[in-house]
Amino acid sequence: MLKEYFIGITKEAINLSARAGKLGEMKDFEGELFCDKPKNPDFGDFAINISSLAKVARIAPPQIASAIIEQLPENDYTVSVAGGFINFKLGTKFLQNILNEVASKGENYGRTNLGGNKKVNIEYVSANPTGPFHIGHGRWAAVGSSLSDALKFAGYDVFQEFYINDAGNQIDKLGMSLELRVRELKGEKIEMPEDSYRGDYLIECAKKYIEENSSEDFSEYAKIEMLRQQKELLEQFGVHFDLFFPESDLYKNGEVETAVEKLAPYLYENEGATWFKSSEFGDVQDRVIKKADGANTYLTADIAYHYNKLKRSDELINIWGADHHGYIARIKASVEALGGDPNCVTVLLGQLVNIIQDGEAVRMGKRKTMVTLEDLIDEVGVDGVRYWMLMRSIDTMLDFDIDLAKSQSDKNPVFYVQYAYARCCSILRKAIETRFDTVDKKELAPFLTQNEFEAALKTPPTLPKSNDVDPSFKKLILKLEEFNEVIEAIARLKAPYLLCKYASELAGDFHHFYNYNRVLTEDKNETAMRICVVNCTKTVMGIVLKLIGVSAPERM
RNA sequence: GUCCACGUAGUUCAGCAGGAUAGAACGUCACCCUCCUAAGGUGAAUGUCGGGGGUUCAAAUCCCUCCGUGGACACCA
Repeated sequence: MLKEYFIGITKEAINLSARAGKLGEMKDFEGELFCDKPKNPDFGDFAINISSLAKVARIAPPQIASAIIEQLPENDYTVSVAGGFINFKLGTKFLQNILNEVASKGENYGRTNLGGNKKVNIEYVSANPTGPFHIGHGRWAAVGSSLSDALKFAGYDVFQEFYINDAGNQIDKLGMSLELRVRELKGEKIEMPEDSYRGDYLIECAKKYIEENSSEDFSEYAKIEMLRQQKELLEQFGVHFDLFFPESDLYKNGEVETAVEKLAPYLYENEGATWFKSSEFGDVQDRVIKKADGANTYLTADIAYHYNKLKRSDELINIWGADHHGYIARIKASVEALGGDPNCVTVLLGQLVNIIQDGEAVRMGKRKTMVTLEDLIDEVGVDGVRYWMLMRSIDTMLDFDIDLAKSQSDKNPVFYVQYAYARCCSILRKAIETRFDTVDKKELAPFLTQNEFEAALKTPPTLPKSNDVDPSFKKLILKLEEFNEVIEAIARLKAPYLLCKYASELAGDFHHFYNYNRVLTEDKNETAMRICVVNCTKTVMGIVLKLIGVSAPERM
């Protein structure tokens, strides 16, 4: 990465000048330097602020900066000092190297080994198999899926998992609800109780049950049917899990029992229930593991589940809704009590999704008719929903304006980035197409022959001198280079929304470039040079769109 | 009451491992297609970065406090 390069040579230069006694009282440099891209391009392409050295050196920042730049190695850049800033302006050699790298690495451009093959288990969605997904599940599906793909790209060994809560009493309720619907369809007059699942989807399920003349247990039948529908929708949404882990398996395999036994030193009885001393491990209070009626709580199986996951992973990531925030401490407590490292568990708490309808926020769950994820995808399309759900940091509440998504779907930000990709494709197509004279309709040779075209894609022709490079051209190339940083930042911050941010910036820089530089001209060398940049943009945008989980259309 | 997240332009948000004049999109206004897709670009207007303290050469960014919004505080899952 270029930032790292400039930090490296600057550190080296600091040490050289310090040893030469040019940096006042400073002897050895300790600490960190940060390299930024100045907002104002007149300053340069990269900048390092060395003001923090003034305290140790006890001389003014500009003086320090001037001493440092004398020790910088020769390369194709120019350096200037402004206050405490050392500004670097790149020559074309750097730009050329960037293009070479994108061209040679292709769809692997930006891939790193940062993760060192660390085994990361990422669990998300994990909805109850008691009904269709709602809009909120869509957010975790999009975020989890893109984060997984980005982490793979950053060199992690990622395993995506969906936990099926199929062992609690809500499954009994589901079965009871289905049974009532079946009896209703057979002509019986029934009343759906308060605590039953009253959504219409169970009527459909009941019809199927009757059609198939099934005699299966109602709970089992409904569960399998709901799960089948959920898996189908996830597939349609482009979300792929490596494993659907049923909670009931933990009981079948005796893993819940084993976990409880291992937890024994921290268990006690009170008022007929069994409690886990989670407060000893930082939780605000102790938690019930076995209720007075003898049944386990949801937590009990979840403890066993995390124990199971930890045995086969180096790190666990859970994506949960903000309403589960109180749950983190008890899970981490159990991990520690079972001898694991609670720091291996990262919980990403995502704020909930608000539905905006008729210009008003409707809190989820308070609606009379729930908007399902499936409905939303039908209305807006997979691309729109995935982009929209991923676009914002999970720390902020997401307002999903249904009317806006429906009525102004062409205003959807995903079009902006897809359009940039389509534009690239279009230019590349046109470069080798036969042309016709606009006046006399005579056939003209393509801008580039097939050979010239392929050569341009492989290696960029020599770029003009730095001063003659169009600013928008340079900015675009530097944005391509920035992709490396974006991948690194996503892995570090576990913030996949940065993909959307980058995609939109890259698209912006490309559209800007497009408006200032005619790509296809009679000047073959210039055409080849620009074709190369267009192709590199297409490559990088293609990678990003794939990670975001939306399509990369060649035409729009 | 305790815990978590958030509060930046009319609106939705970015920026927050402190740094050079606080950015984008949408909306408003004015421009740019004889030629590669105008689903695009350029320019203009709009800000007490919730209030108040503090740390620092430097604070939207870090700390404290107050206010506001959403969420969580089960022998539910």
